[in-house]
Amino acid sequence: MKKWNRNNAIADFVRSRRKNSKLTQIELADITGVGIRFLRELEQGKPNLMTDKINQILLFFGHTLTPTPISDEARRNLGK
Amino acid sequence: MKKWNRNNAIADFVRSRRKNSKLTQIELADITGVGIRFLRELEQGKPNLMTDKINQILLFFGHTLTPTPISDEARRNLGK
DNA sequence: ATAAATTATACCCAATTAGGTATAATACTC
DNA sequence: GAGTATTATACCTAATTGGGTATAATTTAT
Repeated sequence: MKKWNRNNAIADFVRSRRKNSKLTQIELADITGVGIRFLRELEQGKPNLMTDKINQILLFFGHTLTPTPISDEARRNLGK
Repeated sequence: MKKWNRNNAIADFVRSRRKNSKLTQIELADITGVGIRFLRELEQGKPNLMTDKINQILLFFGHTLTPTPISDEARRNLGK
């Protein structure tokens, strides 16, 4: 199995937003309608996820999955 | 089955980049190592796709999948 | 308009996901 | 440090994906 990466853009984003909102994983999962296990695997950095489910969560934070230049992505990671 | 959306950010991005590069679907699929059927479904706007596969393709264009504010996304769509 | 190339749709299958739940580990709070 | 809440890991199953290929439809070029 491919190795997980807890610090990928999506995992980081959801984890930090969730904490800012003072929500537990279970609460966020319930609110967004995804399974608790899915949210956990996402935050853990599982490599292969369904875009639809991810967007279900991102939508709650007013975001969505889009292609981004890698340079931007790298830049974004410098500040952490 | 959920309805497809040919004009979502990802489908549009890949389709237009591919054409700019003067590649056929088969060629791009071969180059990026994904199945031809996957690339077709992506460009057709299938709602549920594996992030890993998508990134495999985006990488070729120097991009990657990240959470983006919906407002930005909407803005982006105005110019087309 | 005709021929060739590209793209779209349909069929099958093996492999993997998401789901729930139970249990272990970790992080907080007092 | 004890007790509680939260998060992480493991097991099992149904449903869906991605893959290839064949065929139909559409687009492009001559």
